Order: sequence, then C-alpha cells, then structure tokens
Amino acid sequence: MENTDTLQKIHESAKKHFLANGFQRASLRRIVADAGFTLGAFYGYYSTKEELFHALVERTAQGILSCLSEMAATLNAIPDDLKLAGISEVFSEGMARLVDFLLKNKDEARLLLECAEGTRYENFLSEMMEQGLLFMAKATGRHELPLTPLAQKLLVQSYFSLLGQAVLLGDTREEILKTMKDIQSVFTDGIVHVLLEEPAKERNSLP
Amino acid sequence: MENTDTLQKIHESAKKHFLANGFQRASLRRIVADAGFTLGAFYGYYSTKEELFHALVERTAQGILSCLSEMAATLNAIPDDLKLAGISEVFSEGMARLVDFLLKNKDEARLLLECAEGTRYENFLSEMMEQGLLFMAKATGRHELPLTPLAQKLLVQSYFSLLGQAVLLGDTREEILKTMKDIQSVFTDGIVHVLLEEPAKERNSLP
Amino acid sequence: MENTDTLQKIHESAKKHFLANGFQRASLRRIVADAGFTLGAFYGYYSTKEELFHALVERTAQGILSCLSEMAATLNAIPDDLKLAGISEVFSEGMARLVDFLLKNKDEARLLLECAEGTRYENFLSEMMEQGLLFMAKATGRHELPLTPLAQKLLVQSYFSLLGQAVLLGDTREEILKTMKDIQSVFTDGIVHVLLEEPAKERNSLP
Amino acid sequence: MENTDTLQKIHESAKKHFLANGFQRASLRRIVADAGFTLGAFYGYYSTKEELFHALVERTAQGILSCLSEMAATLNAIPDDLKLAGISEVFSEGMARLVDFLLKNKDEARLLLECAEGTRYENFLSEMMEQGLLFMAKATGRHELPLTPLAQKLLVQSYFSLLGQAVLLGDTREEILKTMKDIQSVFTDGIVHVLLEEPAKERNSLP
DNA sequence: GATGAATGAGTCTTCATTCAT
DNA sequence: TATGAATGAAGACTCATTCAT
Repeated sequence: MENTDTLQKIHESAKKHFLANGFQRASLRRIVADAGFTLGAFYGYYSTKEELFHALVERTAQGILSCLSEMAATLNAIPDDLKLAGISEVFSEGMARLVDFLLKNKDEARLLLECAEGTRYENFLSEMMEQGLLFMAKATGRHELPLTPLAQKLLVQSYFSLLGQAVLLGDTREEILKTMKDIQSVFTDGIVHVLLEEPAKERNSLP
Repeated sequence: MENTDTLQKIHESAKKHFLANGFQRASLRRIVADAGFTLGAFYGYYSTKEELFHALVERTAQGILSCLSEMAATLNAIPDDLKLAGISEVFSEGMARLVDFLLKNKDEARLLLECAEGTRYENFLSEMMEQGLLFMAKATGRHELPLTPLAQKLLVQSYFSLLGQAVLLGDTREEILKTMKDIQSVFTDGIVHVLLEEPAKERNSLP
Repeated sequence: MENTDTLQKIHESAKKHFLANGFQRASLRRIVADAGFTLGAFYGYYSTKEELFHALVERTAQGILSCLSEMAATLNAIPDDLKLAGISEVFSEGMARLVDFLLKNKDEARLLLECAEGTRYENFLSEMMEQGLLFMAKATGRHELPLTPLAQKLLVQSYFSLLGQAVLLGDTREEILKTMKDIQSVFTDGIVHVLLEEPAKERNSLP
Repeated sequence: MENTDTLQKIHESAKKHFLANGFQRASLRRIVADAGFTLGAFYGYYSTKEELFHALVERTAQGILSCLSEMAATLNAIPDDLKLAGISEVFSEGMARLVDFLLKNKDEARLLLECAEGTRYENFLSEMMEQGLLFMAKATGRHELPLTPLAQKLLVQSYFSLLGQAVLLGDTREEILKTMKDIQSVFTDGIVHVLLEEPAKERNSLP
C-alpha cells in the first residue's frame, strides 16, 4: 500500500495552498515543504502539479457529475406522459442529495469551482451547467417556453451556480437548505408567472 | 500627439492576450512582441503591466459605475410612497442604458469581469453587486422579504451576473434586451409571487 | 551535510566579484556562472543576492564588533581614577587582537569596508567608528580636549580608518603591527602634546 | 555659444542626483527629465553619462591638482639648504588655498570624493594622496623617518583625507580652518614627538 | 537644439521539473 | 521512498544609448 501518511500530509497542505492562492499561484515547492517533505518526494507520487490537483478533486468531481447523471437517468425511466408531473420530485430529491454531497466535500467543491484556473477543471462549472441544461431540456421535452433560448440557458446556469454559491457561502446545513428552497421558489414562481402572463401560447410547460 | 499607432497595436495585442489568458498568465513580453515591439518600447508608455490593464479598462469601469450611481440617484429623488411603484421603471431604464454601454465595450467588460485577477479590478464584479444590493435595499425600503438573507444576497448577485453574461454571450442587441427582459420578469414575478404567497406558506414546487 | 563544494565555489566566485566590482555592480548571474552553476542552483542556497553577501561577511562583522565591545567592557571595569592611565594599555592590546582578527579575514574585511554599498553593511565602518568614538569619550571622561569637536571626531575616525587601511594594505603581520604602533604613537603623542601646550596657545607649525 | 540654459539645468539636476545616489545608481533619464528635458536633448551635449560627470567635475579636479602641483613647484624653487625651513610655510599657505578652493566648490568636491564610483575619477582621492606623498617625499628629501614606509604613506593619506572630510563636514569657514589647524597640530606634534623619542637617529626630518 | 520612439542587453528572482543517490 | 542539487526557461522591470524627425 502507498505511504498514506506522506500523501495525506501533502494533500492537506496542497488543499490549503490551492484554496488560498488558486492552482497557478500556489507554489509546488511551498506546498510540499509545508507538508514536511521535499519536491523529490512529491514526484514519487505524482508527475505533475496538475496531477496533484486532479487527485484532490477527482472523487468530488465524479460525485457531482454522477449525481447529475443519476437524476437524468431517473427522469429517463419515467414514461413520457408522466414526465412533467415527476420532474419536480426528481429534481428536488436530486438537488437535496447534491447539496448534501457538496456539503460533505466543501473544500473540494471550492477547489473545483473557484481555484481550478490553469487546470483541466477550469471549466467544470460550465460543464456542470451544460449537464443541467441537457437535463432540463429532456425534462421539458418539446414544450417551448416563452423565453429567449439565451434566457433559458442563463437561468438554468444561474440556478446551478446559485446552488454552488449557497453551499459555499452558507454556514449551517439548515441555512443552506432553506436558502436553496427560497431560491427555488423565486425561480419556479417567476417562471410560472411568466408562463401564465404569456397571452395566447401554451402554458403547461416548465423549465 | 502620442504615437497612436504603437499604443493601439499594444492595446490590441494586450486585449487579445488578457482575454485569452487572464491578466496574470499573460506574458508582457509576448504581448509587446506580438504587437511588433520590444519591452523597452512598452515601458515608454506604461510603467507597469497593471497600468496597461488599467488603461484598457478604466473608461469602461467608470462608465459602469456611474451608470449604477445614476440609477441610485434617480431612485433617491422619488418620494418614499411612490418608490415601490417607480423602482421597476427606473430599473428597467437604467439596465437598458447599462446594457447598451456594455455592448459598446464588450471586450473591456469581459476584461473587467473575467480577466482581472491580480489587478485592482479583481473584485470589480463583487463591488458592482454590492452597489446593486444597496440599491435594492433602498428601493424595497423596510419591506422585509420572506427570504433568507443569504438568498436575497445571492439572488441580487445572480441578477447582476446574469446581466453581464447576457451581454457577453448574446449576439445581437435585440436578443440581449429581450433576454434581459425575460430574466427580469422571472426574477421580479418570482419575488412578487413569493411575497404574496408568504402568508399561505406553501412554496414547494419545482424550479 | 550541505554540499560544501558548490557553496564553496559560489562563495569564492562571489568574493572575487564583490571585491572587484562592489556588491551592486557585481552580477549575480556572472558570479554563479563563474562558479560553474546556474542561477537556479544559487537560489537553492540563498534567497537573495544580499543574503549571499551577508553569509560571506557575517562572522567577520560579528568578530569585529565583539572585539570592540570587549575593549569597552574591559575599560569599564577599570576604576575611574586609573582610567586615563589604563586606556593606553587596554587600547593597545585590543587593537592588536583586532588586527590579528582582521588579518585572518582580510578579504572579508575588505568586503565589509569597501564593497558593501547597497547592503545592510553599507555603514559598517561609520558604525564601527561611532563605537570607537564612544569608547574614546568614556576613556577620556570629562577631560576636555582643546580641539574642535569636529577635529576630535575626525581624528578618531581617522585612527580607526588607518587601522583598517594598515591591515588591508600591509603585507606581513610584523609590518602591520609596527605600522599600527607608529600610527598610534603619532596620534597619542600628538594629542598629549596638544594637551600640554594648550596653556601657551601657540600651535602653528607644520604637518 | 552653446545653449547655456539647457546645459545649466541639466548640470544642476545631475549634481543633485549624483550627490544623492552616486554616479552609478543615478538614472540618466531621471536626471534629464528632472531638468525638464528628454534624453535626446542630453545627447546633443554629451555622448555619455560619464562625460556629463566629467564636465561637472573637471574644473574642480584640475583646480585641486594644480593647487598641489603649485605647492610642489614652489617648494622645488627653494634651494636645498632652505627647504626644510620653508616647507612649513609653503605647506600652510598651500593648504589654506586648497581649503578655500574646496569650500568654493563643495558640491563638486563631494562628487569627486564620494560619488565617483564607476567613473574615471573613482580613485581621485588616492591619486591626490599620491601627489601629496610625492610632495612630502621631495620635501623631506632623503631624511629617513623612524616610521614604517606604510605608516608614512598612511599618515600622509590620512592627513589629506582629513582635510577633505573637514571641508565636507564643517559648517563654517572658521570651524573648518580651526579644525584643520587642530588636526595639523596633532599630526605635527605627534610626529615630532616620535622623532625625539627615537633614541640615536636623526631628528630633523619631517613627514 | 530638442523630441520621443525604440532598442537590446541587462537586472534579480521564481518555478516546475529532472535525476543521481 | 525520499533527498537535495541542479536546470532552464520564464517572469517583470531598468537602463544607457541610438536615431529619424
């Protein structure tokens, strides 16, 4: 088995430095020295600074993505005629799970969302959002919203981004969940209202 | 008269590099070489890399800020009892002006919002949002929203952020303005709805 | 154990360059290249050009200072009424020790006295002289010399400076010690003579 | 005639900067800008930074040297048997003239003695001293002093150096002259005393 | 006589990475 | 597994100097 101790210390130090300065500004030498080792030791485990970041963040990134695709799969399993009715529940549950997951991996989430410039994860948030977009697209099917496509895209992105922010900025789990609910209400009600106000068109679609 | 030619070439090159790599990652030497000059030439015009960024972005930053403070001033001039009614109009007009301004300075806006890490403009977006928060606070007066403080903060931030995104991502002026309107509708209607429903206390639907 | 070899080579090269050109004019790149290494290698040992100078000179500077303060302490231990009588001996002995020390660290002494501009040791000589002045002041107590304050200051400075020069320029230990004695004789006898003649007030002869 | 105005302004500025930072550390660009011009203007008059320093200091350097050689010439004109008697007067008068000259050109003297590193005048003081040494050698002829040759050299150097310091540090002409006299007394009396104490040897020689 | 644009070699310093041990 | 020495390219910035105008 690998020398867990060394790796763990390096990981901790790396987390600290990456969170404080971002991937690029963080000096590998300092990370490793802070952990009580030398650069040579580091290169026994990883062959690149980015690989270290990857290792730190991989599981969490996977977790997030699989959470999303699980939601998509669940939704897919619902017959088309029940989809519109089920989406709400699927979404609520999925989001709750995601929030819990992010809360359990707050540091890594922050790394992923705020400190990854210069990394292959640079655009992780956008990619997440794209997943979210696809999910929404599938959910609403061909129902057209009386919203600009750009507006739709932005709103969904925004929704997901807000989710991330809530988790990152909230202090207690309760505050975060309540905040999420509030945000969800505003978005849902807002969109519903827009739908209703839209004079002649279809009014049964949802974001 | 200043040597417009050289400066212009350097500016263009700088814009390109800053947009592509952000302020920090962009190499001054490469910027200047790309413009067809040597570093020495550059230092005849600016005495710092940051000064160059500043020059590129100054006017636009000023424009944005004065647009916002103008909105605030206009709103202040409205008597208290009409405020809630007027805010929508003031806001719509102000935003339209802001969008137009941003559209005319798209590159600079992007520099400001996405490429300024390592610069005094690093937190320009957050500062803008804070202005927006204050504006909202004044507008709504002492009306308390049935939303988590964090939710309120995030929603306002999100709103401003969406504005920026819309401008940055939209292709035509029309698309952007329509998108902005859509977004605004969703937000205001959503918030209004939440306000009205508050007594009844049932707000769990879908996003 | 530290890599004595590399450090030694760098030190030698640095000594050579600093002695030849002074701290500021000496190019770190050239120093290190001359030692057969690259700049990166250097920064493994020191983190600053000045730190290198410091390392070269530290021990010698300490030695000189402690030599002087030892003299002061010895003198302080003498009862007041014997002070004037004892100073000469204390001084002679102390100076002999100092000369020996400087002789053993000739290069470093020269670095300290002639090549330190731009360094924290820039004013080392003046500080030494100030120590010397204090020493003299204590030694002569309240005996007032019939000399301009400026003259007193300059003479003491000169005395110390001569000491340094003698060590730096002299070839053999014997020559230096004899030279020092000569100089000391001239100074003390000169000052004593001035003291004695003072009443008569005629002191215009030749240098 | 040359444009006196421009040159004068540049000279003043240069004096200021050289005095403050020394020749090397002073930036030519800043000197010229401070004078209200650009580098191009400067290179109309001089073709090198050092040439500027030279121009600033030339006359004063010449003056000092000719003052010394005048002293030597005067002494040479005295028949050998009167030399020993005359030297005192020649020296006193010469020194007085030199002091006056230095006082009138204090800034330039300081440039010469303290700010010339990196210039052909780098060793001006030593060269002056060497002149002084030759003068003294001629004066004393083959009379041997009971002093180490090094001691002799250093004492003479020291004497000249003290002269320079006195002029540079003294505030009023009177203070300086009195200080010079004091120093001269100490040196003369000191040397005389050494001569007398020297048991069997010739005692008529002088430094 | 003076400008201002431009150069090119130079400064110290930082970094991720390699490699023999 | 870990060290420590070393590299080489890159970073921003400075400077004396040149030259066309």
